[in-house]
Amino acid sequence: MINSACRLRKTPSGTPSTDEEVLQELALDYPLPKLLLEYRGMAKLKSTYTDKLPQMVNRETGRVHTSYSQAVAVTGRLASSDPNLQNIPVRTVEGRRIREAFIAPPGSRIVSADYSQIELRIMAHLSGDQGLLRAFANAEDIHRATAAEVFSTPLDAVSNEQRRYAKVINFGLIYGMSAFGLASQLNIERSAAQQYIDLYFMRYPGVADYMQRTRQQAKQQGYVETVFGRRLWLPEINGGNGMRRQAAERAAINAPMQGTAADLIKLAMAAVQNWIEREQLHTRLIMQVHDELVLEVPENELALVNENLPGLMCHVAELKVPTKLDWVKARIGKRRIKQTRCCLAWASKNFHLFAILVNT
DNA sequence: TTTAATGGCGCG
DNA sequence: AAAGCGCGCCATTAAA
Repeated sequence: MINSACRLRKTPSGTPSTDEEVLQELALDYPLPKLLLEYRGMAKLKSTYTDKLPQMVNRETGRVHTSYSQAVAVTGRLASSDPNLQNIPVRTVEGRRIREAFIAPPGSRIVSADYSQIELRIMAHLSGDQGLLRAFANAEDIHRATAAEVFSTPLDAVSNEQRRYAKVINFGLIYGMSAFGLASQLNIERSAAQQYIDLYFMRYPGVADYMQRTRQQAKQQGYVETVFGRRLWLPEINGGNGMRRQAAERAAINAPMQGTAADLIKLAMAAVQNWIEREQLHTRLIMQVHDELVLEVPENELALVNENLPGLMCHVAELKVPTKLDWVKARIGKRRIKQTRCCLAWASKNFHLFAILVNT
């Protein structure tokens, strides 16, 4: 079935890979891969969300309740399970229909607030790079600013493609991506990718220094730290297995940024909950999604929450850059909800409708 | 029936 | 040989 022309890549165990990237490529030449991708997408939504979530509605509360593990993720993040509510779909139109099933009870609204570009801000703080600090101090669109630097272009002359490139570079930096990774991500030559990386580090020398220092420190100490001092130990950073050592190096680059972000959101959770109790509000902090807090807010407390949440979340620590929220607002505003009980009683109906849609 | 490994994919 | 960090959960397959 999978002839040699279709075997674009192998999995670690040696079998032909059929992941999304491979299938997208094959879809250029054959009709089947596209269908398969569509099927997989729908099957994923159905099996993981529409079939499962309604089964997990608690009989007493009428809601789904997740569990958060505090000592699972090595970077200090929380991990959500049974069900995982930190991976509810949002990136596609079909997926967002799942998310729409999550609603507030009558008289309340869902409010969610997430930190804007938090890991890049932390990279600016940790590296102390002047260009990056200035961009954030000036509240610039950071990907646009990066594109302007890398492509030596005025800010307002940055093209969409240039911004897209810069965005991939920025994310790649956080994850310790190589020229090879950048090339495959942007579908360009590896030498071109290397040039972009070199150019980036010339424009942001503080970041280059920081990356270098971090690797070195990891090798000497055997661990890296967040801004608040939580450590990630890297036993394989000096090991003999090249592949694992390189993976450890990437983890060393990423952990201070992902981990500091995790520290900040935990401080924010405490700050927000303390404020709610101090003010004796009926607002509830109901979820955390890594850089985002989700609250259920009675309508008569909406103004107060919208007014105070940014300050509470953004002043848990003073970094070398300002922290900012992407947005704070009531979600699902238009939909008039006439329903008894709360949240997922109604939601399960939505899930059911969706399941039928998928089945047909 | 349960457990473990694998490939794949949802999110930040 | 792999090539981008951190998770949890699904279906499938094989083995206990």
